[in-house]
Amino acid sequence: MYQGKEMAGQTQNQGKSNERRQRRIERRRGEILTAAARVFARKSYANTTTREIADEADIAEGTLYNYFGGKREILLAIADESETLLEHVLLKGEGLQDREAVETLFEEGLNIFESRLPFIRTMFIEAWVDDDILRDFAIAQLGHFYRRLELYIIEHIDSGALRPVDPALCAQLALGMFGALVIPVLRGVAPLPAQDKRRELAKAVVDILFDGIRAREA
Amino acid sequence: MYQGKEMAGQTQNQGKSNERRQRRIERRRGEILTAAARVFARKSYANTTTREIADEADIAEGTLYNYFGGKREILLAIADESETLLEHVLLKGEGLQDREAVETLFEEGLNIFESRLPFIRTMFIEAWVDDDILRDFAIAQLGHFYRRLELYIIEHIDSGALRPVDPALCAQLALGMFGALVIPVLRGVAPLPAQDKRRELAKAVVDILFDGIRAREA
Amino acid sequence: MYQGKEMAGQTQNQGKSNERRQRRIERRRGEILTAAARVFARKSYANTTTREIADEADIAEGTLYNYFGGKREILLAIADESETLLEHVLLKGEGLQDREAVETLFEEGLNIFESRLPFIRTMFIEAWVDDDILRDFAIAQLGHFYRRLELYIIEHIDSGALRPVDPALCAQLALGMFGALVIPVLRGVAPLPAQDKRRELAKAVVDILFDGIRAREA
Amino acid sequence: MYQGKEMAGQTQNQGKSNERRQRRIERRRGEILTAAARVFARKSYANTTTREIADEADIAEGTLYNYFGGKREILLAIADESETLLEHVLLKGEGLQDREAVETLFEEGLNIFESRLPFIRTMFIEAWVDDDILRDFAIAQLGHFYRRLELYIIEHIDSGALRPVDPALCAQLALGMFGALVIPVLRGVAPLPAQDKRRELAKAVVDILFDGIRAREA
DNA sequence: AATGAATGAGATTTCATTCAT
DNA sequence: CATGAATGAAATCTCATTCAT
Repeated sequence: MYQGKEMAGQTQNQGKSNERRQRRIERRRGEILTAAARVFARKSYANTTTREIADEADIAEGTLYNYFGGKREILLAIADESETLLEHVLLKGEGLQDREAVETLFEEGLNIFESRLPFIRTMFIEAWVDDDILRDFAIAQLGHFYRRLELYIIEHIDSGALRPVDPALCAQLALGMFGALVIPVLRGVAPLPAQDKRRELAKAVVDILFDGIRAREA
Repeated sequence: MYQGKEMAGQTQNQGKSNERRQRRIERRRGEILTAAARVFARKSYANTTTREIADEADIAEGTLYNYFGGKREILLAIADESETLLEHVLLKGEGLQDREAVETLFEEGLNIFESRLPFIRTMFIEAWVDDDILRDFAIAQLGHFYRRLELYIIEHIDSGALRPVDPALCAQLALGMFGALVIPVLRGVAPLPAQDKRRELAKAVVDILFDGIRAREA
Repeated sequence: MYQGKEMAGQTQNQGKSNERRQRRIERRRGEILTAAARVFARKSYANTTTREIADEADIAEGTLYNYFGGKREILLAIADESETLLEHVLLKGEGLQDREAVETLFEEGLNIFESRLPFIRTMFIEAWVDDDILRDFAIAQLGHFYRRLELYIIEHIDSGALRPVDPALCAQLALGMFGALVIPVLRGVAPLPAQDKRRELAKAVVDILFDGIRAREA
Repeated sequence: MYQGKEMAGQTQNQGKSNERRQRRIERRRGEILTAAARVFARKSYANTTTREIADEADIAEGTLYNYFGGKREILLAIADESETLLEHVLLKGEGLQDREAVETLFEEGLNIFESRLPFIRTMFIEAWVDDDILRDFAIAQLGHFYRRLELYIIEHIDSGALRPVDPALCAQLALGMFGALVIPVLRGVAPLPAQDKRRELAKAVVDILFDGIRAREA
C-alpha cells in the first residue's frame, strides 16, 4: 500500500503533531476512498476519470497523488477497506446453532450489504475483470463465508439435523440464493427490502432452503 | 443497427452475385462479432481497444468500420446475437411437467451456457455498467426465464405438487441456484462440470430445491 | 492530365472501336467531373469524400481511379474544364463599343454564371486555399476579363468618351461590382435575379458606374 | 462557448490569485486563438490539423483541450473574437456627413483590415462552407456595414445630395468596390496599399463612385 | 501539502487509395 | 473496365500522471 511521502527529512521529536498528521492523512485517505467508491459504483472503474474522483472528493486532481500512487491503487485500497466486511455478519451468526442462526445470517447479510453498497458494487463489478480484485474481494470475502457455511452444514449433517447432502454444493447454492436477492439491488433494478421486511424474507428463504418446495404427503 | 453499406443504385439483374455478397458480408460480420466477444470476454468492453478486436479478427482496424458504425455498435450487435439464447433451453424443457423436466432445464442451461460462454460473459459484465445491455440481455433473457419458472411453480402449487411457497421468491431463488453454479465458471475460477456429470449435478440441485436440506423424522 | 491506362498492349488496327472507346472514356470523365463539381459545390473539396463523388456519379469508388489519378486530380480537371468559361461572355460583348455593350457584358456574365454555378462555386472556394486552382481559375479567368475591361477603359478614355480615371483601378472596381452581385448567390444567401430582370439590373449597375451617384446641379 | 474549468468548491478567500488565474487563462486562450487564426489563414480550417495549431501556439496537442472543447470550437471562438471588428470602422466614419466621411470609411476599412488580416481571412474562407460562420461573421459584420451604407444613401438622396439611385443596390455595389480592393490582398496575390497611399486610393474610389466614369460635356 | 495546467501516449474514427475478383 | 472490401496513415480527442508554483 502507498504510504504517502511521510518521514521525509523529519526529526522525530514531535510525536504529538506527528500523530495528528498521521490521523489527518488517514482521514483524508478515507475521504478519497469513500468518494472514489461512490463514483466507481456509478460508472465503474474503467469509465471513471481521476478528475471525477477528485471532484467527488472535493480536492484537486494532483492531490490524489499525494495519497495514492495512482488510479489503480485507489481501487486496490478500496478492496482492502472492504476486507473486514463480512466479519460482522459472521459474528452476528456466531455459533450458527440452528435454523434461526441462518436466518440471522441472511438478515445481517442484507444489513451489511446496505451499509456498504457502493463498496460492494465497485468490488463486484471490477472482480469480473480484475484478477487482483477477484482475489482480494471475491475469494477472500465470499470464500470465507462459503467455508463457514460448508462447515456448518457438515456439522449439522453429523449431528443428524440435516440430510446427508453434498456440503460444498449446498453451501454454493445457499450463496446463490443470497445472490439472487442482492444482485438485482446491486444493479439498481430492484430496491433493497425494507428493514422491517428482512427477517420475514430471511425466514421464507431459509424455509425453502431447509424444507424444499415439494409438497409432503400427509 | 448498422445495415452495412446500403445497396444504392444497383441494377437488379444480379440477384445471384448479390446474394453471395450479402452472405459474405454476413459471414464477415459474424466473424468480427465472435472475435470481439472473445476479447470482450477476456478484458471487458471498456478495457478492449478496437486494435485488439481487429487483431483477434485478423483484419485491419479500419475494416471494422466497414461492418460496424463503431466500437459500441459491435457490443450492441453481440447483445442482439444472443437474444434468442435461452429459447433453446426453454424448448428442451417444454412442458416442464415434473421434477425431471426441471433437471433437464438445469442441464440444458449448462449446455447452452457452455456453447456461448464468451457471449454470455461479455453480456454479463457489461450489463453491470451499460443500461442498454441490461435491458437487451439481462431483462430480456433472464426475465423470460424467470417468468417461465414462476408460472411453472404457480401451476404446480395449484395442482398440489408443490407447497404454497411464494412463487416469485422461489423462482428468484432457483435462478440464484443456477447462478451459483455458472457464475464461478463465467469468472473463470471454476471449470464447467464435465458433460457426463451434468445430469447428476442437476439432480442434486433439484433434490435440494424440492426437498430441502433438513433431515426428516422417520 | 491523367490519360487513363490507354494504349497498353493494343495493336493499332482498330481505329473505329478505338475511337468509340475514346468517346466513351471522355463521356464518362465528363460525367464524373459534373458529379464531382456538384458535390464540391455543396460541401467543398476538403469536406467531400471520394465515396460521395462516386455515389453522385453512380459508380464505384474504385472506378474513379480508372479515370483520374486521385481526388485532387478531379479537382484540377474541373479547373481545366472551366477554362473556356468566360470566352462566351467576351464574345457576346465583342467590340464593347459603348455603354450598351457593358450592359450586355454584365447580363451575359450573370447568364453564364447561372449555367455553371457548381463549377464556379467549386473553383471560387478552392482558389482561396489551393494555389493551383488560384492560378488556373482566378488568374486565368478573372485576369483575362480584367485585362479586357482595362483595355476598354483605356480606349474610351483616349476617345474622350470616359473621364481620365485610373484604368486599372476602374477595371478592378467594375469587377468588384459584378462580384457584389454574384457572391451572395454563390454562397446561397441570395437568389440569382430572374432572367427577365437581368437587363434592367445591368442597366442600373452601369448607370452608377458611368454616372456616379452624386446629384448634378441643374 | 467553452468556459474553461469551472471553479468548483473554492473558498472565496483568494479573490486575488483567482483573478490572476482567470487572466492567465484568458491570455492563454487568446494566444491559442491567434496562433490558430494564423494557421487557418494559411491552410483553411479543414486543412489544418490540431497538431499544427498546437505547434504554432507552442503547446502540446492535449493542452488545446484544456482551453477549448475541440477544433471546431476554436474556429467559433475566432468568429466571436472578430465580432466587434467593424465597430471601429463605423465609429471613425461616425456621422458620415459627406464625401470625405465615405473616404474615411474606406481608408479606415483598409486599416482595420490590415490589423486583423489572419482573422478576417479565416472567417472569409470558412464562411463559404460553414453556415455558423456565415451567420456570425459575414451576416453580422458585413450586414451591419451594409445597412449603414444604405441608410446613408437614403438620407442623402432625401437631402438632394445624391441622385435617386436604388439605395440597396448602391450599397451592395459600394461593398463590392471595397471587396475588389481587399479580396486580392486576402488571397495574398496583391499587397495592401501602403499606409500613406490609402487616403489617395480612397479618394479615387469615392470619386468614381460619386461621379462615375463617363466624361461630361462641357 | 495542495493545486491544476501541461503533457503525450494511446484510443477511436475517417477516408484516399489499392487490388483481387 | 467495374467493383467495393481491405487497408493503414493520419486526424481528433481523452485522460492518467507530472511538476512548477
